[in-house]
Amino acid sequence: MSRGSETRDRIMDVAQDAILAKGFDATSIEEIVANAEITKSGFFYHFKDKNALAHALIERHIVIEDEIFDDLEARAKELSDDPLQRMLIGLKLLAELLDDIPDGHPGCIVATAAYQDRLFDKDVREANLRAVLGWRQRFKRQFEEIAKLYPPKEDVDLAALADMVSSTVEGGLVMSRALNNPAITSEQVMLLRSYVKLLFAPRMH
Amino acid sequence: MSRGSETRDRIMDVAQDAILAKGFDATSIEEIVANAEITKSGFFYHFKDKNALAHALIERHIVIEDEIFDDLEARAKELSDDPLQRMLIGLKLLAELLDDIPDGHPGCIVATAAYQDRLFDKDVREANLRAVLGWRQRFKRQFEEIAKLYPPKEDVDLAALADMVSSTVEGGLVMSRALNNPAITSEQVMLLRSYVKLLFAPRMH
DNA sequence: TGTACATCAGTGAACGCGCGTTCACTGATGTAC
DNA sequence: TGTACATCAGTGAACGCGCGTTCACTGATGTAC
Repeated sequence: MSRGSETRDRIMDVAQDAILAKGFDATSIEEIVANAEITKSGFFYHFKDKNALAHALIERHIVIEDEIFDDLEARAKELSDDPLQRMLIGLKLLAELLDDIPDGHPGCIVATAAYQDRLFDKDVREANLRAVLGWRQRFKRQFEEIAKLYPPKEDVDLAALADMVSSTVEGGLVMSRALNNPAITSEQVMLLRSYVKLLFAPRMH
Repeated sequence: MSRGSETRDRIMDVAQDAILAKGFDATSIEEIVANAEITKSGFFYHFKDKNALAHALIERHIVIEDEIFDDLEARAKELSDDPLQRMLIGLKLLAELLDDIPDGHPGCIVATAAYQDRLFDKDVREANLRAVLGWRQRFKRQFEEIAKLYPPKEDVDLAALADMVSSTVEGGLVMSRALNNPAITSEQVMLLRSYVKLLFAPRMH
């Protein structure tokens, strides 16, 4: 990695921390460059303007999340051939992952962008939409595989169920921040897991 | 209602709209007073500073939400004596209520405050915590009544389940904003309802 | 009922500070011939 | 291998604008005697 892209990453790390704690507008370039230890003009060498920073943060978030979920799926695949079992394992692994972050998960940049969308240009809003639609697609595919083998006990829309995964994490993050309790998010993921189990798992007589 | 508190309410309405769309810091007092049709100094007659506005918005939100949920509980109580049925009716009514808002629910001020907490003083953060703890208490009481009659099929913590109601709405609001689709939140509430049903309702053989 | 004073609900002008952005410049590294 | 030029990754100073907040003031309404 070149010297330049190291600096760029450092700017983004520092910016993301501040944005998740205070919001986008309240995070000044001045404070970002102070923490990233460069000058203001250095910031503008890497980003055309402040909106470009938001855009870059969301694009990076998409890549990182995809890697995380790919990894969880791969690990679940090693442990079971059954799509329902894989989903239940994947959700457990996700809960563990959320619990293993010291000081708790800092929050989701997509949620921040969603709640501040009038601040951003079309590019940023589209990137945010793509992020959420990507997650929907991923989980919908998995639920379709499950539903083929295990007819759900309630009539549910599988796209809505796929959204429930993201929604549970996003809601959990809001709650964990409001309650100042990092454990909340994984708790909510485990409740989602319980629902998936009750919805698809065959009844034991 | 006196002339003064009408103006105060108008300031808060206008401010809340803007804050939910752009965040707290990006919403200037200048813009608030322009839309509320008073002068800047008029704003400072009603609110000591900008933080006091945030505090007032959260306190008002708590009162309004409590009224809404009291009303939903009362309507459900008229329709059934069974606590599980009442919860299922209540969640259905909540979904309908969310669907009936033209242009969709604008979002939750508690979520905004949670994601911008470094901006606010202790008063505001405490008010936000109280809001969320209030919801937990309300729903926990209802789930305890249900669990007394219907043993849950999975081992769940009833406080976490109570949080799931708020978490589902908060997550749904984030998703509906990101997807620009107002229907998402009620969909998620209906999935929560499906979970509650599977978790508590006795099996039909 | 009249008068004096207090409170309510604001107005208007001014303040200083910090913000995002621009611009001319620079030293170090990379590339072509 | 040496030289010329280009690109990379920044620096430093300056800009004008908008922000939150303060302050002295004011007209309308309410209250005490």
